[in-house]
Amino acid sequence: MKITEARVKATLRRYGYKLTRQRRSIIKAVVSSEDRLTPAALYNKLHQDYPDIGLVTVYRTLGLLDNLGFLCKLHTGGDCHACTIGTPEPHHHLICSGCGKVIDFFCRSMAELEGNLAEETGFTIKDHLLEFTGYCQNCRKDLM
Amino acid sequence: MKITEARVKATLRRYGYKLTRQRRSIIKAVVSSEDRLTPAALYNKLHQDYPDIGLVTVYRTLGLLDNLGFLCKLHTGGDCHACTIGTPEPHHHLICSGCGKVIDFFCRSMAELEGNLAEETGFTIKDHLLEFTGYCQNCRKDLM
DNA sequence: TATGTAATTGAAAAAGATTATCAATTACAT
DNA sequence: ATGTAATTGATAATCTTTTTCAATTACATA
Repeated sequence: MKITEARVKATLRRYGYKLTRQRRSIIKAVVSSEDRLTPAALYNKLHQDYPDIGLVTVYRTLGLLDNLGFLCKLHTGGDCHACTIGTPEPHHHLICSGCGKVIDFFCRSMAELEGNLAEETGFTIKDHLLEFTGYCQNCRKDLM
Repeated sequence: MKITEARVKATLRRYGYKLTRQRRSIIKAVVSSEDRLTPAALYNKLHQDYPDIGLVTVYRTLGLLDNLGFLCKLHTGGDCHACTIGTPEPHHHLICSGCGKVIDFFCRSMAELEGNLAEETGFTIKDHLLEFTGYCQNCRKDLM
């Protein structure tokens, strides 16, 4: 159920957005990257291959992808507004502090916990955020 | 096990930090507030009673409290760097999107989930972040 | 209680991140 | 091929956060 370049492009087209060269390059970079990407990091990466791309366009396109539900914002770690491509289905993140790799996972018991919490506190719970951080196998090796 | 003004002050003294008027007012405000506080919000709040306090001092003192382990950063919602007073013990947050109230809770099964995840992925997990958002009883009433 | 000193403060400037403005360009329906 | 509305990049504007530095202040010591 991985999100593909084609799927993102099709969605843009369906909503009447134009497929500019800049948007295509940003979509390609976001979809194919395993790492968390801040707007600035994405801009630097793209600027090598597409020297005429503007930082503003990166911000605008990320905003657009976010509105369409294609982005997952990450919060843990230094960069609070980094993001990766992501499905709209509820899921959680495992993030490597070394290389920035992000692994999605799903945990069935969250729903149960949410139910208990709502009952105990009287809250109506709308959303949640769960992120684990640590070091992947590769980066752990590098640390030794 | 709530953190008190006296405890924070004692810790500052123990580490050789001076107890200035500004620091005391910031500590008082942070400890006594139930809400999430951004640096700017805290500054505005304090500025009424202590007109000569500077925004920079608010930033500096919050940084100090953070280093000493007295702050919990919140990530969910618009303001990504809001904080509350918090214990160093691992715990999670339940945040009201209406009034900003923050409830701490602890969930034993997180350790178990962390273990499973580490085993499945080969990660060495160092930390995690769990936040639920929704509406408390009062704010839910207001929405109707 | 007075005094010396190093930590702390506030103002101003600098540095970063993000958003708004607007003329020039471009995708795409026709 | 063409017209038009969306999109873009450069620039400026806005916010947030950090640095710098002279003036002030807490507090240990006499």
